[in-house]
Amino acid sequence: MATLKDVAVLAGVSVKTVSNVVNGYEFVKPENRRRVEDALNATGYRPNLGARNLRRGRTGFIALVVPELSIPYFGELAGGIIAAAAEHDWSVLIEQTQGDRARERKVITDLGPHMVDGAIVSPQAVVPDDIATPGVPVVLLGEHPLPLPLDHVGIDNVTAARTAVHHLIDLGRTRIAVIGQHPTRGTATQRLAGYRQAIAEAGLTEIVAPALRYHHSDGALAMTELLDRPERPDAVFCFNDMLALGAVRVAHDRGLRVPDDIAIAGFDNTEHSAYSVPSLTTIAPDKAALARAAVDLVHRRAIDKEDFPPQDVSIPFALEVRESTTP
Amino acid sequence: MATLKDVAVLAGVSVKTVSNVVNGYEFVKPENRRRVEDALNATGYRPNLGARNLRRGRTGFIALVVPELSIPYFGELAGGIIAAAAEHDWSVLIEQTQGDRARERKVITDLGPHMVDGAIVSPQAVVPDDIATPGVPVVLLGEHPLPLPLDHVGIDNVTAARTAVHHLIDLGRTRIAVIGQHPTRGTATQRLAGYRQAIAEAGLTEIVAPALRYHHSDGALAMTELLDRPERPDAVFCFNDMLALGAVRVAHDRGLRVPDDIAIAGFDNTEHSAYSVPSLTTIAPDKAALARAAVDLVHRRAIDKEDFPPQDVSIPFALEVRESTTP
DNA sequence: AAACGTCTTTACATCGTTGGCACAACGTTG
DNA sequence: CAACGTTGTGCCAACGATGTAAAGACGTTT
Repeated sequence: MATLKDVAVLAGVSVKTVSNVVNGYEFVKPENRRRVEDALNATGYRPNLGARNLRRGRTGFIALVVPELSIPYFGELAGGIIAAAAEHDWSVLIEQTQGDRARERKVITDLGPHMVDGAIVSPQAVVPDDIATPGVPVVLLGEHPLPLPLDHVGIDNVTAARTAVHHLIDLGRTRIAVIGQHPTRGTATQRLAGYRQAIAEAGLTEIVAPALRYHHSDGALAMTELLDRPERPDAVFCFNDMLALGAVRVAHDRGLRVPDDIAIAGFDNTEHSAYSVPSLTTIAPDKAALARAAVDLVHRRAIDKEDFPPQDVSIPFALEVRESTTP
Repeated sequence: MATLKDVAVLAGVSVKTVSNVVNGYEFVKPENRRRVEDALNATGYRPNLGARNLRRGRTGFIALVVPELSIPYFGELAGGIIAAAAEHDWSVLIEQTQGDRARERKVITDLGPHMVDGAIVSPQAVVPDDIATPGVPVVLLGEHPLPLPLDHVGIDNVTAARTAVHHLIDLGRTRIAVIGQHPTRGTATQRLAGYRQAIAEAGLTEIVAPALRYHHSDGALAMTELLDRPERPDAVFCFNDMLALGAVRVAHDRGLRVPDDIAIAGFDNTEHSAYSVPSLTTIAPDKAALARAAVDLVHRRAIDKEDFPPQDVSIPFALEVRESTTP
């Protein structure tokens, strides 16, 4: 692979002149510029990014830390982040934590300032101590362990959950259950709070089912348990779409009609939710805006070296009403 | 951020000795080792990977190039690759091409040998010329532009498609359509070939519908068009699960029962297919094996510097029979 | 023609790390 | 006690790029 030196020898100029051409420096004699460009083409020169970044003090990478890429929400999110990062000439390095606190912590620590210019983290179980001094700008997504002086981008989970549950209440449902309670996930806590507010406001009683991970099978399990209770719920709000679709599936297997016998709503508006049978009512965060906001924040801190107090950016969301709650 | 030099000063030894400790060199006086380790802890030293890799000639990254991470199949695949790469101390850099040939080409060219140690590419539209001399080991997934001397890992798409279609034939269906024909996607070509073989073997007539991208909406569109034809199909084989679920949705909207009126099968066995209503019969490639095989091949070439003729690794698959084809 | 200012190019140091090698320290051996 | 092998350590160069600053080229002004 050709280096600057090779090109310089071929063009008969110094290494620095080649570097100047490559970097678009203005004052290069046209004659030399041409010869250098010819040599660049002839050798097929590509800058060694490692060396360049070593010198420049930036790496050209940002890290995206998510629990699991196989969860469609995170796949869609990652896609948006990669696209937004590309506009800043950043490549995205993705790490998976499986929602495990130890791994979240390790990844964040190892990120050191040498590997990436910044990081976007979708935390599930980290506690403030874990992210104490990351060394590079870190933006948190979705959840925000409160006492932490880090930027945060997300939707208002409490309000979103309340909105969804109010929608179910407006349908006239009275036994409204929730699926997704979780001991450590921050978003779960917030969504549960929103659910509780709405239920309290309507004077109903809470029906809470936990979920360990947030896959279909967890939703199915929780739904089975709910339907086995003496007082069957007539509506269920799930903390993500996969839980909801797992629940729909179980309702269907039990011979219950959705939404007539039981209305079901999800969260995230993943692509499947619009095409499932029945299609799924869900909270739709503006994922593109989320990705852009997160990348921009990292960029301002990491590259523009701006210094400003920790931001808390709230991204708009919408309630997408579909068949699973429309009798 | 602490460097080797800082640690060396603190420990009162030379930079090289610290380097030796960090790299587990055997012959270091216990006394010095202890002091260095203390200094390492005190400073919270992290190696500068850029510098290390510049020196060592490897980067610690591999690239994964996929069309879109928001497609669940690629999300699941990426998850597997990241996990497999982690076992070789590799981080994974993901680039999206949107299935666009120019971008596939650009990404592969820019990968240069400086940014990544190797690449795993899931091509959609590249032609052999584009990947002529990648400079780093490249493993192709799924599709293999034939005259190319590159490693390839994938399932036997022709046989898989034939298997799926035979399954539909065994159900007694006679008007079996296919959704997903595409002018440039290699896997589409192969799956279509498998479909054609099966149809020919059974003496039936081909019913072919194209798809531009492979999202739900494309499946829905194609299905609508198929159902508008005078002779309605009684079975449809789709080139991925999203197409199939889009098709299921349209069938449902038309008041057709799946599978009684029309059987539908997909491809990829993404997590949703097991929980949709009806659950989806699909071809299930062993994704974990696929990821492992691809990463191992890159590793053998990039790190072990093995030299061997281009491999063509065939990964097993299974036909997952579910409700959408079980009356 | 000397002095000056503007362009243009180059030599050199540097980023943080590791390989190669020389040398120092040490205990063994003849 | 000289020669030796084994350990342990440090110096230097190098990876490929870029910032600095100084030197060279050239035309213009006095």
